[in-house]
Amino acid sequence: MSRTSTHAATPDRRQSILSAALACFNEVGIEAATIEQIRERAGCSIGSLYHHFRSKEGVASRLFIDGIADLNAGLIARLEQCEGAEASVRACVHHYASWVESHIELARFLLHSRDINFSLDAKAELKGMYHNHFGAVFSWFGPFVLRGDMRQLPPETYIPLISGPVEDYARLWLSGRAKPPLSEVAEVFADAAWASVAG
Amino acid sequence: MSRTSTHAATPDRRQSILSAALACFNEVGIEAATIEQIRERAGCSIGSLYHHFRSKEGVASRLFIDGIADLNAGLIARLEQCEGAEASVRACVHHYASWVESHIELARFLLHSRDINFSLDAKAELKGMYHNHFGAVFSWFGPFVLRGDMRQLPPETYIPLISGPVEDYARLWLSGRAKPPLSEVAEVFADAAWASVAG
DNA sequence: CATTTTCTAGAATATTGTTCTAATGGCCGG
DNA sequence: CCGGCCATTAGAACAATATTCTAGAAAATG
Repeated sequence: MSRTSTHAATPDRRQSILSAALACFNEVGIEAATIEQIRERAGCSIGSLYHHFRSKEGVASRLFIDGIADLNAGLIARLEQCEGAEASVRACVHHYASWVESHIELARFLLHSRDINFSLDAKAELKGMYHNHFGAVFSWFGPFVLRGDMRQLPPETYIPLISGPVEDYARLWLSGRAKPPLSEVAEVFADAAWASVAG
Repeated sequence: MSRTSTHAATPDRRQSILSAALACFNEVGIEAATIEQIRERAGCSIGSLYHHFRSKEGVASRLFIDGIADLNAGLIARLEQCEGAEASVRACVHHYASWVESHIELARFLLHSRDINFSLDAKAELKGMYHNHFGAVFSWFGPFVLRGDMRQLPPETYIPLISGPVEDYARLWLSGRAKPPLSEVAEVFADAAWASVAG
C-alpha cells in the first residue's frame, strides 16, 4: 500500500547511509560505530546497507575516497587559475584551509582516520587517484622549479613543506585544541610555505 | 613440574603482549587485529591478556601513551641542551626525525592511529601529559619570542609550523611513499622551520 | 505485461571482544 | 615449614556485533 511499505521513501539510500555513517564515525570512531547505529540513523535495513556497501569498512572507504577526490579536484581547479609560482603555492595552502572550513565533518573524518582497512579494490582506486593527482600537481609545479622560481629540493619534500603545517593546524582546529579559525591563520602558513620553497 | 606448567616463562608478559599487539596493529590496523592474533603472538592466554589490560583498546592506549611520552621526554631533554632560539627550533625537527628513525614500528603506530577510542582514564592521562609537555615547551620558547629572536605569531601556529612538515614527511616515509631517509631530508625541514618562525 | 534487475527487509549465522570461574605459583607473616 | 594472600594464568562461557542468506517488493526493461 502506497509508499510506506517495505520499499519506503528511498530517494537515495546510498547517500543517507553515507551521511549517517559519517556522523557515527565522527562521534565514536570507525571501530566503535556499530552497523546497528548507522542503520538506525540512516533509517534503513541491514540488507539495504550491505547491498550498497560491501562492509562497514566499505562505507568508510567510500567516504574517504570521495572526500579526498573532492579535495584534490578542487585544488587542481584552483591551481589552473593561478599565475606564477608564488600564487600557486599560496593557493595550495588557502585551498586546503577553505576546503576544511566548508567541509568540517568530512574533513574531521579524513584527518582522523588514517587506518581504514581498505579492500584491494579500494586500495587500487586510491592509488590510481593519488597517481593522477600528484602527476597533475607535479607537472604544474615542475616548470617553476626548472625556471628557478622555486628551489630544487628532494621531490617528496615539497608537499610536506607546503601542506604540512596547514594540515597539522587543521587537525588541531577540528579537534578543538586550537581556536583561531583556519581562515584567520592561513596567511601565516601561506607565508611559511612560500618562504620554504621560493627560489 | 618445573616451569613448563601453566605459569610458564613469564618474565614480563605485559611487555610481550605490548610487542605482539604493536606488530599486529601495524600489520592490519587496530580494528582488524583480533585478540586471538595478539594472544597467539604473545604466547599467552586470553585471561592473561585481559588481566594486564582492560581491553583491546586498552593495549592500544598504552602503546600510544607510552610512545608519546617517550617522544616528548626526549624532546625536552634535548631542548635543555640547546643554546638559543635557532638551535632549539632545529632541535625540534631533528629530534622528531631521529626518534622516528630509531622507533620505526612505534612511530608507524603513533602516526597512523589517530582514532583510538580512549577510555576516560586514558583521556585524562593523555590530557595531563599534553598539558605538561606543551607547558614545558612554551616556557622554553616564550623568552625567545619576548626577546624578539622569534616572531610573534598565534600561539597555536608554532607547532604546526615547526613540526608539521617533518611529521608529514615521516608519515610518507613510514608508509613507503617517500624514499630518502628522514636523516637525509631533516635539514630541509629544519631550515624551513627556522625560516618560518625566526624573528 | 512479462521478466529481469535492483533494492529492501530481517532472521539466521559467524566472528570476535569480554567476562567469569578455577587453578597455579610466588610471597610473607607466623 | 605452614597457611593464607595476592598477582597471574588459563580457557570455557557469554555477549556483542559484523556479515550472510533467503525472500520478496519496487523499479527498469523489452
